[in-house]
Amino acid sequence: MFPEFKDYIQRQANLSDDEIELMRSRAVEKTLRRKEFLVHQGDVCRYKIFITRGLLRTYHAREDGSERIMQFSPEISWTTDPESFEYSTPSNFNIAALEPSEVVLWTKSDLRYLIDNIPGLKTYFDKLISRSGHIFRQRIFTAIGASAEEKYEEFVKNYSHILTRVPLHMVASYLGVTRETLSRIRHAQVIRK
Amino acid sequence: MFPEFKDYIQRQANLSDDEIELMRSRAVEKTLRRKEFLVHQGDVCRYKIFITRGLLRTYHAREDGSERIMQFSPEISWTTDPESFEYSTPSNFNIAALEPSEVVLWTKSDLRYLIDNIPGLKTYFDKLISRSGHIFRQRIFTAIGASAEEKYEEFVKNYSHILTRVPLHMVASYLGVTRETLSRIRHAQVIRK
DNA sequence: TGTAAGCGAGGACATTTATCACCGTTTTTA
DNA sequence: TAAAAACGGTGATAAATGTCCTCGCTTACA
Repeated sequence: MFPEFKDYIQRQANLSDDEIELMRSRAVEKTLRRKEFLVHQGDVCRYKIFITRGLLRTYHAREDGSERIMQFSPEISWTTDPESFEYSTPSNFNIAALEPSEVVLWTKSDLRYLIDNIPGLKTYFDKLISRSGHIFRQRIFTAIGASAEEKYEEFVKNYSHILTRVPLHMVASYLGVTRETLSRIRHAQVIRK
Repeated sequence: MFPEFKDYIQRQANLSDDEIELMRSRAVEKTLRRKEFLVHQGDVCRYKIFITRGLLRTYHAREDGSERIMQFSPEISWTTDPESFEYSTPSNFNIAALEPSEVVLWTKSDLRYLIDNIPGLKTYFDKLISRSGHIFRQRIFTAIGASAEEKYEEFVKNYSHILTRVPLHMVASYLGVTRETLSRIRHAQVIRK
């Protein structure tokens, strides 16, 4: 698990061997079974999570059983609940594995220490945050102005690698439509073709 | 205009007089008439904008005349199109004044210089970005899972100070519903009360 | 200061999307 | 490996929301 992270971070940030070793010394590796939770709604999310293998999702479950999926996190990406992680408040979200997964974890205090002592890591996270801001804005733009079909096409365009790995009702929950609507959109597209 | 900014930034970041003076030396002040544009769709957004007085909005206009409002920016807040500003690419958005406004502007290179030379400013922007990320996530959460009425109530809760200053059809464009729907929601609430 | 534009409301109707119920198939898991 | 759960689809119907229109009233501005 850490080796995969090391390969990735060496390509993305210019870290010395010592710096990588420092990151390793604070990292915790964890294997997740399918459907296993890393964070439960109501818990504090104590880790920043790097996924080295598998696929996670971050979602809110309502009383009535319906879900809102905020994020899919495949291998070679990060996730956490930023508010819960930063302020140690109960999270509104579950983070759970959709596939058998492997992750690397850092606590808030360890991550703070690493960022404060590894300038290249700070630069790397700054870039990452900038990119994720862009993704947020695009998603808002689509969510407030696009039809269900346009939202789906946007998803296909941006996340074709995820589309093939998750059930359609979860794609629907991510888009904010019902699974029936999504099913009909797909049907209509097949017919039109 | 700069004096208002100075008051604000001194309270938010611990900047020395020299640092403030450095910011001033790179700042451009600008007065905007109602309806005046600071950025047009298709232009590059060359400035990071601090509003000292008035109210701006950032929005995308479609061919058919409909609009999607991404953000309202009242006095004592920042705005820009982050992608256009960072990468000097054409913006998808207009930024225009809804009220007579006063703003302070910095170009990308000047802002980079200031952030690189004023540590407290970097810290301040990090906090700002963290907060705006939280707002983005909340907005996505509402957009994908709430009814039109819930979206409106959320807006009232978070932005009551803006609600009173913008026409309702713009609130509707921000929420991603039609002005008629918003009008009916408000009517229904009056009746229920 | 008068004229045009903007604004908020609301009626009639169309469209989109959600809800509910059910089915056959595949996948999971005990 | 058999039972249970998950999955994708679809029809009938309901609800939410959008579209198009008209109408007073207010506001902006030339």
